[in-house]
Amino acid sequence: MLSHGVIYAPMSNLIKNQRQKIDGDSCCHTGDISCERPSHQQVEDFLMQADALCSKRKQRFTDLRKQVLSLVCRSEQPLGAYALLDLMKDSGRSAAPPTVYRALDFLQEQGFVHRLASNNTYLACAHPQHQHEAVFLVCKQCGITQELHTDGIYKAVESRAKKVSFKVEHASVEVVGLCALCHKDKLK
Amino acid sequence: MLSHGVIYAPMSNLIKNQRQKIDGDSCCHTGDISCERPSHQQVEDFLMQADALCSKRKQRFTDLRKQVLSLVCRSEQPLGAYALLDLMKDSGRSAAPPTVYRALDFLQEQGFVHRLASNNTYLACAHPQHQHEAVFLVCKQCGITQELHTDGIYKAVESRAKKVSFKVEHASVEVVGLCALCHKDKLK
DNA sequence: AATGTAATGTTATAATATAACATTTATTGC
DNA sequence: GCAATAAATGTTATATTATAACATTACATT
Repeated sequence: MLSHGVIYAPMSNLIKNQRQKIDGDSCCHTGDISCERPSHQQVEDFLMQADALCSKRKQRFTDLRKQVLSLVCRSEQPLGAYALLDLMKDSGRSAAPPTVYRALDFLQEQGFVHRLASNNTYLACAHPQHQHEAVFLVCKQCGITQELHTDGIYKAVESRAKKVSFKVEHASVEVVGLCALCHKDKLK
Repeated sequence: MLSHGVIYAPMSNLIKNQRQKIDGDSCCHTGDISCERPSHQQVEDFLMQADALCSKRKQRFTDLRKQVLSLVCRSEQPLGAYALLDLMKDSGRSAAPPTVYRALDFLQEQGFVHRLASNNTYLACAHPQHQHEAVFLVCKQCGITQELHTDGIYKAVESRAKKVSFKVEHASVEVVGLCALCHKDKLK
């Protein structure tokens, strides 16, 4: 479980293909590619993309929303709402819970962040260009969470749901376990 | 989202094959069968099974645990912890939160109940004989939740996790949408 | 600039969950 | 059976996550 503490993690992972065409139909993540958090130098690109998407959608990408998204992007681990509030306080803009929850709601609606129900945290979407489902691998040790994209799993879920006439709205697949590094550490 | 209110729902659904051999290897739910909550007249069987499993495992199936499991079984919808507390109060045994959370923890460890992270509720396992993963179809309208068993989805998840050397401990698949009945109602 | 709408601020509180320690109940070894 | 031990439950307080309700500010349109 994530601590409530402040995290300004170094950005070690790379997001692939952050500069895709906006709202396009094609995507590099058609099956087996794992998408991770953006590196520090790519956060700006991410924010610019979000900005462009908002313009296109006639949505307002306000300072508050931008700041929240920026903090979520820059965190190596998914952040809880109150961790986010602490980070905001640190960066000079203190806010009350409703403020950050509203910003997170907006960012989720726009597909810029995901919420993990298994640990009540929020993380940047690995590719906000498309609205689509993902599988999250949550390391219970270090908190690092990978977002995988795999049509296969969702097709299987949908096909099973169809058999019982269930109309799927949102499918959440959250896998808790140990990431490669933490697992390796355990074996030492 | 489930209300905090008290629910003594009529038991309309049937669980198939509730009287299986205990801790056996075979199972009727090998692929396509959907498992629903037990009907009222089968709750007793369910409790007896749990009792037998606890004996076998040298675990104590205390009155408290039995009562909590009974309430969870008898509810048509998954119950929140505080709804459960209300039900306990109604049935004469009032308790504080830690009491019910501890009982729920135990019941989860034994595989008798599942927790749904998407709405913080608990529901009886459709077949406690085996420890295995499930897919939950949660109707956002009526709250009814179906537990499906499908090796395919989990194998897909595991295979994808393996590719990034992630060691899976628990995979939660929760699908929110509309059940067949509520969907039908909408169309009217 | 006046008006309406969307976003944010603010206060209070609801809903979910656990820590810490006291007491009771069961189990074990004698 | 009985003391010692362990397990379960009771109890109090509080932590954590999230939202309701209403006030204020910022923006957009005319």
